[in-house]
Amino acid sequence: MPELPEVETIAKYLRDGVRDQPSVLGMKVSSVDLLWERTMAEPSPRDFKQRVVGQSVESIWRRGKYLVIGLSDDTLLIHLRMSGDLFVEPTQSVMAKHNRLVINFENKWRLTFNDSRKFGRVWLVSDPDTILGNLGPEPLDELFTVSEFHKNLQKYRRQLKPLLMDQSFIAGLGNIYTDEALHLARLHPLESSNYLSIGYADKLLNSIRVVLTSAIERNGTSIDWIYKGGDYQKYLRVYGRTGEYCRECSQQIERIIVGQRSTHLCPNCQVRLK
DNA sequence: ACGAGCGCCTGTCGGC
DNA sequence: TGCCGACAGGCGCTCG
Repeated sequence: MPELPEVETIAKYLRDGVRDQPSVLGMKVSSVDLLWERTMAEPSPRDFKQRVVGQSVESIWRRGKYLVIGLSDDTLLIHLRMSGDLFVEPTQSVMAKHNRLVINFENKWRLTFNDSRKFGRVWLVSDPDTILGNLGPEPLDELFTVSEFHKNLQKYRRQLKPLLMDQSFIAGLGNIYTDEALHLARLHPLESSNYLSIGYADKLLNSIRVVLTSAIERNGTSIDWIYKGGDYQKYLRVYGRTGEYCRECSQQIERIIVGQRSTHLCPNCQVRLK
């Protein structure tokens, strides 16, 4: 499911609370229930339980698609992969189907990790860099410049779509927002990265930023039954719009497969450079 | 170096 | 109604 805007929204929700739900900042872990062992990437389930109990939540932020929860001594990293979601709820509420990890706090609230497809992973580490260290730059980081982006594009001869989805190249883009950014930049998903001039690199980075920022403002995209809360799906340019008409030129949106992933584009707006 | 294929999982949807 | 294949916001691993 979630890409950068959805994870950002969830981080905000955990940090600030919403409606009747409090922020989890300051909450102290009293116990944990690991209901699907493979959800715990590191350490072992036994060590995890031993270490996490008694620690308090001190900070919450996002890096790429990872949720980064700073505890008293360790860092809890959560990656939601395709179907993961997080909920703050009273400890006595009914357990939903597909809950994989439940973190109970002393004050009768709990943080629940729900993940029907079981792809999501959780780490408890003393040094988050061991997991986050391979991530590429944050697209919304103002210190990340066009010239650096252009230089990185020149380093490879790779199709733009898989390259942008490579988390070590740039962090946070997934299938939806890559298609959206490429359409806004009027670049073909199969274009070779080293063909991009500085001008096109500028256009592409700006498009990535516009798409991500707009999606964050809309609290992300809600398509299936999975992630709920955002409404950026109303503004999608190409993703999931196969056969519908391009909002720019009225051509029909096409769907091709790139890197085993559905890829949506307007054949009129997004032409190969050459 | 780069792309294709596959595995990991469960759920939904459309076609017959 | 039931069955079956296609498909799904991700990523790590092989194999050429």
